Amino acid sequence: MTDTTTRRYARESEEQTKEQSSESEKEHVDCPECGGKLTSDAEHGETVCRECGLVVEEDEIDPGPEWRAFDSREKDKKSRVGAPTTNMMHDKGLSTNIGWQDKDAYGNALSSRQREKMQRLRTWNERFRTRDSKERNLKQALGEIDRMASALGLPENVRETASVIYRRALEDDLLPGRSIEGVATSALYAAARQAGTPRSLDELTNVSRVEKDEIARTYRYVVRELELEIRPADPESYVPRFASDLNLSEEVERRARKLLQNAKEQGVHSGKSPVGLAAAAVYAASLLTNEKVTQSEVSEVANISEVTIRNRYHELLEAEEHIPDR
DNA sequence: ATGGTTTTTACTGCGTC
DNA sequence: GACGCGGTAAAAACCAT
Repeated sequence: MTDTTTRRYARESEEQTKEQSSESEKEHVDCPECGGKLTSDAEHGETVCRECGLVVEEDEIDPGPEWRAFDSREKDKKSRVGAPTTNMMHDKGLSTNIGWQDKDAYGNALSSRQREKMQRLRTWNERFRTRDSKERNLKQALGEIDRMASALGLPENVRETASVIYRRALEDDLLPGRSIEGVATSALYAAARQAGTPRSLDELTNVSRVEKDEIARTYRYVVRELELEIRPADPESYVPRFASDLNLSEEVERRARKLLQNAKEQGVHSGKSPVGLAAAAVYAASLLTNEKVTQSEVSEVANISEVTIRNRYHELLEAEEHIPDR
C-alpha cells in the first residue's frame, strides 16, 4: 500500500508553488470589507483582497512598458501602442470592420451609389475575414470556450490561455479526426488547471456538448502532443470553492488548508484524488471549528462519495496526530 | 487485455434528536 | 422514525503496462 504503483495522481514534483511566503505587495492598505491584505495585480488591472476576494479597484492604468523597449529582452512585452490584441477573438481583434452606418467620416449620408459600393465591400471583407477553414474553425471554438468558461465562472485569463492552447492545437494539425467541441473543451480544462483554478472533468462535461470520455481522451492527446506541463491539481485549490459553496467561514478554509499541507508533508496523499482530499479537508475542518456541515452536503458540492470523504478525512486527522507539531 | 489501485454503490448497525 | 455517521464487501472506474 505504498506509493509504488499509485501514479494516478502523481505527486507534485517538489514544491509547486511556494508563493505563499514570498508575497511582495506594494500596497499596504487594508480591505474595507474584512480588513485583510490587499494585493494589486497590474496584469489584470485589479486590486483584490486576498481574504475575501473583494475587488477594490478595477481598470487601473497598466504601468507597463509603453515606448521604451529598446532592449531585445523586452521583445515579449508588447508596447501598449494601438488597440490591445486578444487571443479571444479568432483574428486577435485585428481585422477590419466596416461600419454599418452608411455615413462617411464626417457623418454625412452616403449617396446610393456609394452605399452599394460599401455593401459590396462589407461582403468581401467578411469573406476574407473568415476565409479558410481554420479561421472558421477558430471562430466557433473560441465561441464555445467563452460560453463554457462563463458557465463555469472561470476568469478571463483562463479563457485566454484556453484560446492559446486551442490555437496551438490547430496549428499543429491536431484537429483532424477530433471534434472542435472536444478539443475546445480540453483546452479549457487544461487552461483551468494550469491557472490553478481547476474544474473537474464532471463539471466540464456538464457544460460541454461532448461526452466525458471524449473529453478525457482528447485532453490526454492534446497535452501529450503539445507537451503542456500540467501537474496534478493541488487539493488546496478546490478548498475555497467548496468552502464558499457551503457558506463556511474563512477560519474553516484556513484550517482545511493546514490539514492538507500537513498531509502533504507526510506524503499521505499520493495517488488519491485531489478533489476527495479537498472535500475531506473541508469536512474535517468544519468539525474542528464547530461549524458543522454534513458529509452528504460536502459530497454534494464536491461530487465525491461520502465514503471517500470518510476515508480521506480519517487519514487527514491521523496525519495531524503523527506530527502534532506546528 | 491485464493487474493493481482507488472510488462508488449498496447495505447494515448504532446513537441521537 | 429520520438523520448523521461509520464500516464493509463487492462492483466499477481508472491508469500503466
